[in-house]
Amino acid sequence: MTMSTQNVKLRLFEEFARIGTAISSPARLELLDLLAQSERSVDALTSLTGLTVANTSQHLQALKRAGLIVARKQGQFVFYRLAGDDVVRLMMALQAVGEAHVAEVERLVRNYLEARDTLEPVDSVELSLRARKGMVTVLDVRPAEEFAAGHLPGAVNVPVIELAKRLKELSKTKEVVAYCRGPYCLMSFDAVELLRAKGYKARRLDGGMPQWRLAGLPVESL
Amino acid sequence: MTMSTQNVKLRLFEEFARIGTAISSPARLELLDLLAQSERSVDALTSLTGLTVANTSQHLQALKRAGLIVARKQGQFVFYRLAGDDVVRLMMALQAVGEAHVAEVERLVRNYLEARDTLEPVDSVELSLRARKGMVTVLDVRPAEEFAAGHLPGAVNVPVIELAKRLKELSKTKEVVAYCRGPYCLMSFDAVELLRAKGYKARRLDGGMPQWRLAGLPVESL
DNA sequence: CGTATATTCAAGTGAATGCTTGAATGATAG
DNA sequence: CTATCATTCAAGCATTCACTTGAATATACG
Repeated sequence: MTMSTQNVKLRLFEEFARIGTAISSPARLELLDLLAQSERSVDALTSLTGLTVANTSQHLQALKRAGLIVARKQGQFVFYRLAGDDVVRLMMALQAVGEAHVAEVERLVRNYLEARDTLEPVDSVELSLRARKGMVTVLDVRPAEEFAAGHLPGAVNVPVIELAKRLKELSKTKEVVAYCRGPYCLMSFDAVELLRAKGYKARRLDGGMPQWRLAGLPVESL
Repeated sequence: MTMSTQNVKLRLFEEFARIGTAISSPARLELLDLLAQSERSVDALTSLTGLTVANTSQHLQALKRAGLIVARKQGQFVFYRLAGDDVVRLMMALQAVGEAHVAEVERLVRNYLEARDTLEPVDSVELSLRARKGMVTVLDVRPAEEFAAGHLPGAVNVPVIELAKRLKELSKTKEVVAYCRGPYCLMSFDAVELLRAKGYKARRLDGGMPQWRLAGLPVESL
């Protein structure tokens, strides 16, 4: 009995380590980050990450083997998505540890993110309430295809690359709350910076799509 | 700006991946699991895990480099401990994903753990209340040294190996709640099984020391 | 049926990892 | 000072991993 107890323990650690291995590669973390927003095909992920097709496919299979993502085949495409909310929680726990303890991350975050956002970001629940009352413009600055796959209710989509040209679509009187992929996605920082420079009242949403979903708030898609 | 944005993102993923690498080895996960209970010396960890000294030391250094644990030198000993509560949260998130998605873990857990505990385990908060009123005997079945390093307030320490011989120390009228290292530590299962066979009213605590600490409940040490 | 597209498979290469062994540091006790 | 114990360092070996390249499946479309 004690021997089998020992064995079980060892095998449990081996199983957990398998998941650890899955999140031990920057490429796979980027894939998970993209999948945290919406289901995506191998092809889409390939172009978003810049990896080769074969490499992307192999990483995805590694993630699937670890139980972090699941695949769905539709026609000639294979769509991958996160296996569940606990995967998002795992990634957030990973990021929390990174932020708290790894000096390098702390430096990067401070220099590039926090220094660029002087105003407090808006939190999911608060935004949800104010958006429903029409008090703010919710601005999704991700590319159109990501917007189409799922976005905050009532959000306006102006990809950050087109923002400068399409400023007139936004009201100058209502506050604009911009969001993108998540806390480490920089597009919303760029957007808020630009909007403020042009005289808009703009803030960032704390977090992004994955956090919004995790808070149990509704998501619209086209 | 876009180029630097891209760079930052890549480096952030690299940093997070470094933490993933740290939790990608069964040996290191076992070390973390042990450290989640109390600070421990390299020597203590060596004998608890059965690894060689040099190997243990190297794994510990890997964990330190990743920011998951910190070292404190006292005399000729080096004591390691978890860097913070978020590390416990990371491990719990890892285990949650494992339980939810990895078929193998599910099988192991079902066969060896759940099947062995027919009664619901007691939850931390509930136990804390009932223990303060003297309604239950709190039984710590870990080895004496681990008990000494920190245990639940008022707990009685009877290591599981000695339990059969020391049954008379326990009251048959009060309910006994046994606990050990954590949800994947099997000692408390063994203890409850034995106690019930001998006619005691016995249950397990849901979780173990790490979960107790994380709930913000008090810990006693000698 | 044949061609194009999406994905996966298979083999090969350079780098990183896990563990071992034996020696080197550092601190304590006699 | 010397002996001893805890820990770390360094070198070496087998294994695993990330990525590439080129070919194989599989599905859709004309």
